[in-house]
Amino acid sequence: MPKKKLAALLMESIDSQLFANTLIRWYGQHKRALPWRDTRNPYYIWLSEVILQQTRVAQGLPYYLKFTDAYPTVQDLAAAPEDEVLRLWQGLGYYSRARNMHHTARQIVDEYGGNFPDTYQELLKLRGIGSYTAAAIASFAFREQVAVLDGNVFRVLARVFGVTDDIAAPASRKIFQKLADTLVPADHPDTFNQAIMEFGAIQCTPLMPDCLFCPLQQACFAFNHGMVQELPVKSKAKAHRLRYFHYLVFEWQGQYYLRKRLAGDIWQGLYDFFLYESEDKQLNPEALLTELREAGINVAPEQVKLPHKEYKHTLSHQKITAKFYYVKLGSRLKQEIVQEARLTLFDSEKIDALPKPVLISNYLKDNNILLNL
DNA sequence: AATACGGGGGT
DNA sequence: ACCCCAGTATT
Repeated sequence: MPKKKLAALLMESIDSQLFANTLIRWYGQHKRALPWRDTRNPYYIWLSEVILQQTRVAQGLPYYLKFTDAYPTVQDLAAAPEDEVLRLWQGLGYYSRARNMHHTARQIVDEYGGNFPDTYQELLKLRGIGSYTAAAIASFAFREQVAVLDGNVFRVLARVFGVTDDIAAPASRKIFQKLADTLVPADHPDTFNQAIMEFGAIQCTPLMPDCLFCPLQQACFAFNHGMVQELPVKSKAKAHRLRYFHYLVFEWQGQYYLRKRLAGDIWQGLYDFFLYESEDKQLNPEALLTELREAGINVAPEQVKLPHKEYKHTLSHQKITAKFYYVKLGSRLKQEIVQEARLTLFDSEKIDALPKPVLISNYLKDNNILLNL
């Protein structure tokens, strides 16, 4: 959709003032009571927005409560060790959000004297704060007139104004941003932004939008052209990569060897077990023992308890099949092995406190290695 | 411009 | 099985 059509789009469907007023009125009647809406404290708003990146309100809410309880101020968050922050984040996914948030908390304390930057442009410079989050904080906490652009806004705008550009294509962003910028009112940018997102989340939903009782029905391009199911246009994502994980769970006198995952792969900063990854789904236990021996670890076949189930774990771009081989050791692993594989021995109380992928948590829970999750 | 990055819930 | 979710950083 060429940019020059922007004015025409507005003329054809609905006046920008009426659009904003309609959404704001709808919001006053339908908004959910959420804790981060009761504050203009940029720290709490930031926390909520980072948690809600690619995350539904229902899933993120308990995490928001945990974080505000554990870290009531940005100074508290900055002072916390990274493992503790990741442990609180455990289960939310996209763990770089937690690492970036922690980094930025420290930067705000160290370089900004504990005061949040208060403009869109300044916020944008911080790690983990992109265009959406910068606009959200700037408008909610500081009433700056900037439009938020998230999945909800894309959908609402595409339908109401009949924008057919692929919302998955970065180039389309300019079209939507310009349209949103013309719509956000100077007097209530915060309420408008909240309203349009809430409207997308509750009324103009992806699959079964409630067009029958929609206050924008008359103006809506998609409704008037029978294109509600067709809009927004979004190209499909690439297929998943299949991966096969073989975890060696080394146990010695009730303690277990785990290691912290490095950068360059999934789950950076989280803890899991000694991992052998194979290209094939099938891995002969003999071959596994051979691999171990080549890694310098000599395990007798009778020490290994073979996995009785497969764990399937789906990530956004990968599908993991994992097997856990339980190895009861008669003595500690050799120091050179421990160093080479970066393994550390933990008792189950320590393991509980470590941040772990959900896959690992599930295994630990199934095998009663952890009492709580 | 394309890709990686989690996990849960709805249909 | 597929889609979506108050996106961001990196290549």
